[in-house]
Amino acid sequence: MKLKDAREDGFFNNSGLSAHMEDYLETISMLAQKKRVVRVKDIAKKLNVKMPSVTVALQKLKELGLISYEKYGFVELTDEGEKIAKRVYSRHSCLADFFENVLRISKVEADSEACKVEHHLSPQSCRQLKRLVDFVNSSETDGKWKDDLFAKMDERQLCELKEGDRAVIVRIDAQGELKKRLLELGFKKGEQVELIRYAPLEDPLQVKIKRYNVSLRIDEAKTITVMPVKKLESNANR
Amino acid sequence: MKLKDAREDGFFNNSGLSAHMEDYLETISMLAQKKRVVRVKDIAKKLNVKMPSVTVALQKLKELGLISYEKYGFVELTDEGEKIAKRVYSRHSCLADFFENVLRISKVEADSEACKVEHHLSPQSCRQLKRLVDFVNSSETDGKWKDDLFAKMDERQLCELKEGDRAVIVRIDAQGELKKRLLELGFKKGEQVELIRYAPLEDPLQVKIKRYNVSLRIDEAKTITVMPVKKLESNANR
DNA sequence: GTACTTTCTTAGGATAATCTAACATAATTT
DNA sequence: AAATTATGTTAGATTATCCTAAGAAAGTAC
Ligand SMILES: [Mn+2]
Ligand SMILES: [Mn+2]
Ligand SMILES: [Mn+2]
Ligand SMILES: [Mn+2]
Repeated sequence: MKLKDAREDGFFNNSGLSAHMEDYLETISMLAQKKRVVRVKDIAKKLNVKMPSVTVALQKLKELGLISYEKYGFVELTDEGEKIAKRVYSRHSCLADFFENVLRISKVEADSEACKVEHHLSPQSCRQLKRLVDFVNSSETDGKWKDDLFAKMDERQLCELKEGDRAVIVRIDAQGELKKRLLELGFKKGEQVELIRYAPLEDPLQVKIKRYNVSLRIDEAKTITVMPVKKLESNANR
Repeated sequence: MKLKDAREDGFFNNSGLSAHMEDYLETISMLAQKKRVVRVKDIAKKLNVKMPSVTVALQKLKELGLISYEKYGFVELTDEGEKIAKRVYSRHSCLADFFENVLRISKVEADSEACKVEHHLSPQSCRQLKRLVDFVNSSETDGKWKDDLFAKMDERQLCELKEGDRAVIVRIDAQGELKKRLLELGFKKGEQVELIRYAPLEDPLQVKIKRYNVSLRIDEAKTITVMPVKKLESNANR
């Protein structure tokens, strides 16, 4: 099946390529920017596959006229290949920006999520996502709403923390008996907690509050909303 | 490879299932809510595949203990299967909500995008997405920013319109010669335009302005920002 | 310029997902 | 109850992607 057919049949992505092929192109493009030459080995490493898989993929991409490449030679994108790679990468950046600066998850995770989703987003969604990110990033529309948004986005349930994370309690949604018990244990707005450890099946979890170690079930921890405290990097190695 | 292995190896989605298998489960769950019994034929229709593909998938899902099903019999989700289906559907709803009410694309497209992306989103991203949608939907944080956001999200470049769409000009970013020419043709802020037709390759496009038909290249149309006018449904059939 | 090391390809085999064609069962009609 | 229609299954093939093992080419060391 040729590129054009695939595109029309709607089996594949906007580029007419499968997600995997898009990733190969994207990777080649990125490596080409960093290194003098693009090697099979490097592509394999980046994409976490073995070299024979890369060879096969390269043969297919050459067949499609997206790269130029001879046996045992180096890899170069053709103009068409470069164009597609750039399109994929632009979707990637847009999504990564969104995950990092709007959804406010860590850069590393933002990047990984972006690279998974980038193959499944229509051009229209992508444009709209750009508009949203622009809106949030632009400071012309400043005002309290952005602080409100970030405050909201940075909130977590206690059970979303990772081991070692510290956070300040923002709100407790528990009712009745449970609320009373949590208060007795010292959980209240403004108090700092540290997540010590999850049990093997993630339940229960151990948290430190006011120097005491307390064990909570996930359902209980879910009722506690916290605001993580950024770890001081400078303190990390003492 | 068993479910648990797959999950640990990180090959598949949170559920440990492939995107396709998740869609089968999701579909079965939805059909079960609407119909008395779930039929191979209906699953096939919904997922746009042939019946033998469904049969094979069902055999696999049964093997995994996610559905109960006998040859020529009806399909029912097991508890475990239902749990996964619900998780997939919850991701779907969250995403659809986001695409529709934050990115502001049509309900149909929002749904289709959601069903593509739902398989590739980590639980964390999903939670954050929910927070964002909540923030935008909640009216407690009212104020002008939301109007600003929607105004921004509803803007389009002239060349993003579909044939037949009408819109009001918001802004023209063209410079120099082009700007002069566009002004001469009657393009200015507040004026209404209608997109008549795209040429076969989408370029050029024909727009109507002040009763004249004008032909613009895509690059030119890109400089014109417009706000689409909702078509009056009641007028549609005269 | 031979020997060793690294890089790359080929060959052969696996898995997942799909299809068409042919056959089997179930449901409905006559 | 036989014939017809609708629904479902099996068999066999195809495509995409990946892997391991083995061998070939290129690069480096001495
Ligand atoms: Mn990717
Ligand atoms: Mn990417
Ligand atoms: Mn889906
Ligand atoms: Mn879905």
